[in-house]
Amino acid sequence: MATKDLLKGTLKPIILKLLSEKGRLYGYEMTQSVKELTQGKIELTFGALYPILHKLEEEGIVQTESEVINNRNRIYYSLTESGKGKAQEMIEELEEFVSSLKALLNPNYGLNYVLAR
Amino acid sequence: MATKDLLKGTLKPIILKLLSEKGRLYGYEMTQSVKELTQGKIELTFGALYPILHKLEEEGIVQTESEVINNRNRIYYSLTESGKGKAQEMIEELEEFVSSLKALLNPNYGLNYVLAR
DNA sequence: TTGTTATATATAATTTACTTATATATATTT
DNA sequence: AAATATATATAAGTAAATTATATATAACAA
Repeated sequence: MATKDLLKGTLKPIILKLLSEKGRLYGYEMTQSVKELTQGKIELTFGALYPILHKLEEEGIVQTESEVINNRNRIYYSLTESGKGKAQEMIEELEEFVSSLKALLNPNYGLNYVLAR
Repeated sequence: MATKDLLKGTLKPIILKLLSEKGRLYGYEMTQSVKELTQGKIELTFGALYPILHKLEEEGIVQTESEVINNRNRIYYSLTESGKGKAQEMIEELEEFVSSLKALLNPNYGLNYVLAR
C-alpha cells in the first residue's frame, strides 16, 4: 500500500468508529469493511488489527463474545458502555486531525469560498 | 498535543505542500506556518522538522540557500526542479489518504447527500 | 542587569505503532 | 489436489515520530 506510513495512529480511532457505527463486528469483518469503504486504499492488516483489539479489550473499551459459526471460531467485538465516551473522544480527535490536514492541503479554501459566491 | 501519533508519515508531505505553495521557506518559518494554518492543532516540532529537511536535501528533493539575517543564520529551503514531481506525488498520496479517512468517518456521506437535496 | 521569551538550527536517545513474516485450522472453489 | 477465502494470533524488525539537550543572538520586561 502507498499510504503505509500515513496510517500510524489512525487505525485505533478507525476501528472505534466502525464499532460505534455498526455496533458489533468481528476482526476479519473489520478488515473487509475498511477495504470496502476506502476502495482498497486503506488495508487494515491482521498484524495491526488483533494487537489493537486485544489492547482495547484490556483497557475495557471493547468487550467480546465468542461464537462458533460454520465450525470456525468467531470473536465479536463491541464498545462497552463505559468505553463509549473514550471512543467518541478519539473519533473526534481524528476528525479534528482530518480538518487540520484539509486546512494544510487547501490553504486558500476560505478565500476560494468567498470568491466562488 | 492530542494529535501526537496521528501525525506519523504526514509531516513530510505537509512540508512539501508548504514549499510547493510558498516557494521558499526556512525551517522556523515552516513551524509557524503549520501552527497558524491549523490553529495550533498541529505542531511541527524541531526534532521532527530538521531531520526531515536534511533527508529531503540528501534525496535531492529540496535545495538550500544560507543567508544571514539580523546576524542570525537562516537556511532557506525550496523544491528542486527534479524534486517537484516526487513532491507532487507525495502530496497527492496524502490527499487520497485524507479522502479515505473522510469515507471512514462519514460512511453515509453519499446517502446523506441524496437525502439532503 | 538579570531573566524571559522569541528567533534559529541541530542531534542523540527513546518510544511505539506499525509492517512483515509466520503459525494454525476449516470451508469453499477450481 | 491445490488454491483461495475465512478466521485468529504473535514475534521480530523498522522507522517516524517525541523528548531532551545544546548552541547562539535579539528583543523586551522587571
